[in-house]
Amino acid sequence: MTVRIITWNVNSIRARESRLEALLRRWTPDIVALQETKIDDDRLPRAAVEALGYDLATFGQGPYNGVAILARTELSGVERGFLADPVPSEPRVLSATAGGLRLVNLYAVNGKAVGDPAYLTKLAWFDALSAWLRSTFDPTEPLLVLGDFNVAPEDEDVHDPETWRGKNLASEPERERVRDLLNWGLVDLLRLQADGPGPFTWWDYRAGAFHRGWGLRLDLALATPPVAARCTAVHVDRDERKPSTGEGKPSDHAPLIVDLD
DNA sequence: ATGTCACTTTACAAGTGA
Repeated sequence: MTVRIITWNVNSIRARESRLEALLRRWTPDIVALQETKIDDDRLPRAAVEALGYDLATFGQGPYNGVAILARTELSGVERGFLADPVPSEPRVLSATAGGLRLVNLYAVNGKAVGDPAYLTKLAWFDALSAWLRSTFDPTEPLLVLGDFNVAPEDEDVHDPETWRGKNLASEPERERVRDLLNWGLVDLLRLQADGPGPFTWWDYRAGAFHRGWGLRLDLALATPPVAARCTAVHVDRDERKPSTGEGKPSDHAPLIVDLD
């Protein structure tokens, strides 16, 4: 039996309602982690999701950020936020258990630009996330940490490493923060299945970046070894980034699909 | 690097965040 999990930064769940429904029909996932829902919990189109057969946990407030988890089985142990979050007013982390699997769904601080105050917040946010994970979980137990990390972990995760060298989303201090999570005991599931360069999961809306192949791999599924051992396939649904694929405009992120045996 | 998108507001354009 396969458990299929998708992570996708939707860039507004309202703007992506039709495409989200099509994605659920296309891949029939068991669990979906969404980021940048950009809506209060009580305004989210809950009935449409439930009508497709999913339980729903949400953590959103205001026009920015926001995360949600969908599951075909009942969600339990829902936890909003994390210990000592340096930006606790921003809903970025939602944890829940589905089918016996503990998930941490995250939308990392973007950072804007190296040197911007937001960049220092980003580094502090990752440090607090790491400390919380280390104090809460044991890497010998099943755990999946997935979402939009807003970091391309290696040069092979960037279309043009020289252009991106030292820039926000690819700078060394950010990459150190991701490596810190891997050093703790998490495994990058896509890299179990595919060598680089690529695939990418995000292309800027501007400058025709998608058409020109100017992408980054910012969306990751990291798992402890007991989960990694069950991973049989990882896909990027690159077609979902195309304007022609569905109704309405695409998100700037493509979904990442993970299969566990 | 920047050919965009989505959100909001003492709103019908402009600022913000990505």
